[in-house]
Amino acid sequence: MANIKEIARMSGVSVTTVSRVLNNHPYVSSDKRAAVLKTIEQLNYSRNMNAVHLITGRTKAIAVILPHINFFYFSVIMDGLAKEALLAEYRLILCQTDYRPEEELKVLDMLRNKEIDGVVLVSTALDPATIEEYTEYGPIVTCQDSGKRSFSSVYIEHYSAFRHGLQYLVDKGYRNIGYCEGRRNGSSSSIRQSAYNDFFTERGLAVHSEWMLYDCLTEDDGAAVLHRLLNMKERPDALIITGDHVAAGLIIEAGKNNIRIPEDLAIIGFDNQPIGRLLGLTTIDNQLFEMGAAAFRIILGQINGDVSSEPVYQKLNYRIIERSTV
Amino acid sequence: MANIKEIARMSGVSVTTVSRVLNNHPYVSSDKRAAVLKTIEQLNYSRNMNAVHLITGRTKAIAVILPHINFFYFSVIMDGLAKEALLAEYRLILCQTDYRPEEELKVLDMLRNKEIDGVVLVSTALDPATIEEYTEYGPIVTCQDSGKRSFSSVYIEHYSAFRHGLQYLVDKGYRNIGYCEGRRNGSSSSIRQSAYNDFFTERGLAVHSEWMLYDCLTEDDGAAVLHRLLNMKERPDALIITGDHVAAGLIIEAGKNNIRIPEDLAIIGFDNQPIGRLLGLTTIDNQLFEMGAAAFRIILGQINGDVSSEPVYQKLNYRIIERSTV
DNA sequence: ACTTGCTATGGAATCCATTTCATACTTTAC
DNA sequence: GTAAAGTATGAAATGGATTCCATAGCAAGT
Repeated sequence: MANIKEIARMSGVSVTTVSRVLNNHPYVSSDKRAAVLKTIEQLNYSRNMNAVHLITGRTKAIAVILPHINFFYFSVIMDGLAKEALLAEYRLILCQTDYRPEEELKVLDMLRNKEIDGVVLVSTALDPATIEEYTEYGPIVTCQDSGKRSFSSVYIEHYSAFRHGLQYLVDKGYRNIGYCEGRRNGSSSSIRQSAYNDFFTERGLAVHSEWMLYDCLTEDDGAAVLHRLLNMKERPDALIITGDHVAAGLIIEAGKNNIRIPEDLAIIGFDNQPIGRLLGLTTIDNQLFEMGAAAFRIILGQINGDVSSEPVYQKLNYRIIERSTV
Repeated sequence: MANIKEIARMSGVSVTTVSRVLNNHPYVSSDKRAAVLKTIEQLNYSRNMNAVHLITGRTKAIAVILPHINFFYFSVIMDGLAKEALLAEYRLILCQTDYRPEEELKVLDMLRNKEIDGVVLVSTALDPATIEEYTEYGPIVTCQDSGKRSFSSVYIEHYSAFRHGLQYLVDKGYRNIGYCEGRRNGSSSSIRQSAYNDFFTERGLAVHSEWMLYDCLTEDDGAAVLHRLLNMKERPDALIITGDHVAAGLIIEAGKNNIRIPEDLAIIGFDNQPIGRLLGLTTIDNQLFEMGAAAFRIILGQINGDVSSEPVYQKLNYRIIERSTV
């Protein structure tokens, strides 16, 4: 394969001039530029980007850490990231690490190794303190509220969003409210859990811990929730569910079992998924696409920031979409 | 930042020895190895992978071209790719290019530029002849049947699968069969279209071109299909739909409009999505996860193949999953 | 005693582009 | 008419590893 030296030799110019042509530097006479371009054409020359990465210390690549790509939540954030990356001509390295800390650390090490210019942690098993150890190597952005850290974050206030959801149900007259959650120990799971506890204790009401249903990750889990409810002696009359696809599973299963929504059971979901709209599901939209896009813009800003820029903490606004399941 | 030279100097050994330690080469005495490791620890040294990529000519990275990540079809294939990539310690560069040929070509150019070791085209706007021009630069795998080309492919036989679906409907007594398709001019769209045409003309039956419904990509499109049907003076009594989520939209909308499934309208879908299972949707599973995993294994085999290995054409088997919408 | 083979080590070449610095010519400005 | 600014070009340093080749000590085989 031809390299820049050979192009230079064959064009009768120096390698510097070839590099200038390659990089559209203005100080090249038009005849030399033409000669270089002709040689490049002839030899079908193409730059070795690894050499460029080495000398420039940049790769125009960003790693994205997430547990599973084929979850609505993650794939929409990824879509937001990817749209911006395409515009900025950046590469996204998808690191699907299944919440395995050792794999996530490997990705952060890529930052030390200069393989990438930044890392976006969409959802992670690592604690913020561990992540902070890597901020010296390059910009890091998380898509969850991590407080004021040495890395940036884009987030919606799950505590507040969740309480809004509960308040909405209370306003509509529901008093016995249950709660479906995905992972038990996720960073935002625990925030929502406190929101749930606080909401009821503040009002002097009992917290029904048997109505806090965990491990609701899939449509099937949603369907199973219905049967969990049917087996309870005291049932909630409303449910707040983190993930419209889980709510969809529940709604469809309810239909099969003659449980009327919302008369027998009101439901509010999260994420504003297409399947939810179809089912008339009331939901809290937490701007997933925008979250991905914002995460990319922040990290790009930090990469291009001349000064070692301060971390950014960007809050996004959720909104309740009223439909007919409450 | 420290480099290998400095580590060598401080450890009192040559750079070669440091490199050997870094790469677990056996011919290093244990005392020198210990000295090197100690210095690495002290200086918090980390390899610059760009230098490694330059000298080795490999990057352990593979680009994946697809139009949209947040489609069930693509995200499941991506999941399959990602699982294998994690095992092999390879990076996946997600190139969401929205079927834009110029962007797809940029990705193929990464192969020339030595930024990546291979390319997987999950779904592409490029024609096979164009792709073939890049096979000299590295291994390429497509996830669609491209015939015997100079690049590899993993595929299911859409023609055959589609005809099986039609046959299944005919066997169940349906005669007026319509067809919902996503993109009008996709490579597998046209294959299915011929399957549809051939199936009926072979039997001496008329092909109802008004029953060939295009641009059915989302749940909402599926819902819209119902109303398209209701406005027809002559309606199909069965529908074959490429994508269970589209079928789901249709089924849910049918429920709202008192159209009974399968009595008034039988439906068979594709992809075996969770939402389909929930709805009891009869579907054709085309092994998306396995397709992604297989694509990765093939490309990895070609990267590691000492000889410039022959392209692989791997066929996967679809299967009909009988549920209750037919 | 001599060849062969294994272990251990380092020097130097190699991968390939960018960028700083130095030089020199040509305009423009005052 | 001369200083300053802009244009054009190239030599050489730089980024940071891997690996080929050469050398040498030592053990085993014949």
